[in-house]
Formats: sequence, structure tokens, C-alpha cells
Amino acid sequence: MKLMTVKEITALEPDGREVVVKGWVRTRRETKTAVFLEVNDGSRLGNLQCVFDAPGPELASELSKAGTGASVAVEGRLVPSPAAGQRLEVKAHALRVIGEAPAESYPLQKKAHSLEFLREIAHLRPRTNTFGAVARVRNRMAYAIHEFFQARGFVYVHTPLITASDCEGAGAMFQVTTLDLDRLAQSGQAVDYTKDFFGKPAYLTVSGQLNVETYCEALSRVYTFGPTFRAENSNTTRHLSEFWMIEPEVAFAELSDNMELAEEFLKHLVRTALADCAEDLAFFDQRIQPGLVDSLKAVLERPFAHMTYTEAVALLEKNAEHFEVKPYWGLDLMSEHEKFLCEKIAGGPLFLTDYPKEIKSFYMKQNADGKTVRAMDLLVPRFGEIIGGSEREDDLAKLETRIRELGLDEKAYSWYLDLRRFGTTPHSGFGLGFERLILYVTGMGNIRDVIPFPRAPKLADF
RNA sequence: UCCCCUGUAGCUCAGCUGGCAGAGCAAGUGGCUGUUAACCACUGGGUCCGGUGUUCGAACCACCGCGGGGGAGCCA
Repeated sequence: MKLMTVKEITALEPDGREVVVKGWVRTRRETKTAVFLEVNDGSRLGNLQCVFDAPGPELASELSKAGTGASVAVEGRLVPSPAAGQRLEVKAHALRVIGEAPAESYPLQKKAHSLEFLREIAHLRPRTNTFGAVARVRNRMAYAIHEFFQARGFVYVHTPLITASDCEGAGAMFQVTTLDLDRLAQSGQAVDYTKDFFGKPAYLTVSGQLNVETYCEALSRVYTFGPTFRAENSNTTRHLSEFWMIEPEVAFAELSDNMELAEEFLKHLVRTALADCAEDLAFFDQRIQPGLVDSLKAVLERPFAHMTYTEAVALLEKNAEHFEVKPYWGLDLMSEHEKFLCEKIAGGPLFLTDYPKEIKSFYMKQNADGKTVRAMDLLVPRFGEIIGGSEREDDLAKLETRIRELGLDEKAYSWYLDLRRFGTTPHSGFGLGFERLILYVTGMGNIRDVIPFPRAPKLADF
């Protein structure tokens, strides 16, 4: 008999056909006359109820081994359920326990567990409703990202994870080396990087942007989607040392085109989640973040708000009594300011643009005022910045000046500057942290719960 | 990196002013004519995070260490 998932079986008509269900027992309930086994295989949130009527001694013995967590194969007929709660069920006549999960040692119980406890058993937590749902949403979002860009003629570019240029400038880097550090420490000698694997210091990438710009200036519409690494000692619910990032880059696009793309992109992802992950989102709405589904629907209903940094600061200054850090022009906005702007003022996603050049990266295009750059951050309620991007500086002289002003190593950027030396064009792009997107869409509160095996300072288990 | 909270049964927690270690859930057993995180009854279950100190006496107070959570900063 063809192996079918719970998702496939529960989509069938309960016409009495024979089915085989394979999965893990979520709960077993017994009455005098029947045993109910709920089987889940992760193909969907819902379980498939298998009913054993008046089991004989052999079946009863097998049933006694089918506790929570056991892997089983159930054979039976697919029939309409006579009781409320499910459309159909399996009237079972055979059971095989493939792998037992002894209750006295299996950590997951037939009850709710705290997310903190489940973090300690990251290898078993995908067997819970919450983490199964996160995994399915994460998968659908990854696919939707490719769908979105592919449908618009973007080319997926694989930027390197190891980089020997420390000019990416987006944060502290992890060093990659094959040198024997223990022996080096004992010898007391200075490190000779010409003897290292790459002949010079190498690091894990903190961003694919600079690399992907090179392909943008050849293929016009490109994006990267891959892991990035930050060695920042940040211990928060929104930061990981290893996370996935989406970075589109579009030639000939100006800041307004960039924001249009970002808005369409985020709306596409939210729309897809609502349409294709409805069962999982309903679960998150009920158990994790009440009001989630409505707030996501609201995102689709109207255009995102726009405001310049200068306008935002003026507004914040008028409400200065709300803030611990008093706002002024030139301040890199605190999260309390960002939350105020998108939650209290915009009441939804908000683009902030044209920041002071001093608080933004060297590669952002300077405005005619000489003070601001064509940067944009997309702020969303609940956690602030979700997307950061800009139009890039396409003028060689201005870019060189900026690099010098900031005391950066000009030589390290020579290949990047070549893009402006030869056939330069306006171009724009942005970065979206994949895990932050998953937080946003699922309503989960801690970024360590939306990636299978989180890496953070002092945390690299499993 | 800084600030705050926290660590007691498998899980979630209570434990008052320092005086015999508790509950709910989970598990086991029995009951129950189809259950929905079933229900009812009973039973078993403890290195009170570790160390040191104060005290007649420490889960409780003090100090040191380790673990967990939240917030801030950095950012995506």
C-alpha cells in the first residue's frame, strides 16, 4: 500500500478505504470499549485519530507500548468520525509499534511544556505542535522568497560564506583558521598568516551585499539568500550569531523603487503565510500571539506609511516626555523611538528614510543636502526594524571620499570601487533577516525558537 | 557588554518571620458504553543548582560560582 502522510490522508474522503498511517503517537486515550490513538507525522498540525474497538489481548499488548512519542504503523479503514472534533478517523485493525518511547525517560509529555524547557531538548522539540508549526512556516517562507524573486526575473546568486576581506563592515566577524592555536600559544611567536589556509586572515561573512552588488552590476536583478555570521556579544530575543539573510539588489533602481519592492515582498510573504499556513497560523493565534492573524491581514490592506528621518525626529521631539533617551536630530533612533513611530503614529509598517550619513554605512548614496543619505528602514509593530536598505552611492569620487573620511582601508575596497569605475549605475537593495521574518509571521517571541539549532554567545549545542 | 528577575518532583510552580518537603499536570494501577491536552479514584516519585559561611536549626539569610529568563545597546 502506498505510503501516505497524515496531511494526504486527512484530505481524502472517508469512504472506508484501507490506509496505513505511520507517525508518532501524540496521545493515547482509553475507555472501557475503545482505545484512541492520535498519530502525527509533522505533515500538518492536526493529528489523525485511530480508533481500536474492543482490542483483543495481542492488540492490547501492542497498544500498551504505544505511549506518547512512540513511532507506530496503523492499518485500518478511513471512515467518517461519529463524534465531534474531527471529520474522519481510522477504524484500526492492526498496530505495529516501530519504536517505543518509554514514559519514564522520554522528555516530552502529553502536556504543554515551556519554550525554555524545549530549548534544552532542541533535538526533540520539532515533535511538538509549536515547533512543527514553526518548521512548516519557515519552509513555506523560504520557498515563497524564491517564488517572489524568480517571478520577477531575479537571479539567485550564491555569495561566499568565507571572506578574506574584512570590509563588509556589518559587525564583528568570526575568524576562520587552520592554524594550530594551542601550539601557537605555547610557542609565544607572532601569528604568521601567510602560513594560514588562505595565506591571510579569513572570516565568516557578515553580509553578502558587497559581493552581490557585483552581480547586480551585470545581471541587473539579483538576490542572495543564505547564512550569515555575527560575532557580536548580543544576548537578546532578536539576535543570533548564525542567521539567514535575504538581500536583493536591483540595478537602475532608486530608493523609491527599493521601497516598493520591499513592500511588495513583505506583503507577498504575509499573504502566502495566511493562505498556505492557515492551520499553523491559527494555532499561533490561539496559543502564542492572540490577534496575530488579524494583524497580518491588516498589513495587506493598505500601503505602508512613509516618513523621513527628519520628520520623524520632529515628531519624536514633540513627544519627548515618552522617552528615556530624548530625541534630537542626529541621534541613531532607539527601539523605544522606533516602536513609538510604527505603533503609535503609523499604526502599522512604516518606512523611515533619509537618515543622517553619520549613523549609516559608507556605501549609501548621499543626498544633495550633504547631510543625509538615501537609506530606508522598514519598522513594524512588535519589534521595530525588520528591513534595512538603501540606494547605493554610484559616484566614484563621493564613495572614495566617504571611505577616506571614515578611515577605512581603501585598498580593501578596490574591487568594490571598480563597480563605480566601470559602467556605474544607480542601484539599490535591502536586507531582511529571515528569522525576524519568521518571528513576525508566527508571533513567536524569541528568535532562538524559530531556527532549529540556534547559535548565540555561549550557545552552540546540538 | 550593562541592568533586572530566576533556579524546589519528569514538567509548571507554591513554600509566610529560618522550625517535619507541597500542589497541579505527567507517569503507574483500577474504574468508566466514543474519547478530544478525556474524566473519577488511588499509588509511586526530591542531591530544594553547586560550594562556603551565619545559626541550636537553612529550600529560605550572606558571599562566591554555574545555569535559565527578560530588558538595553549593537544590528538583520
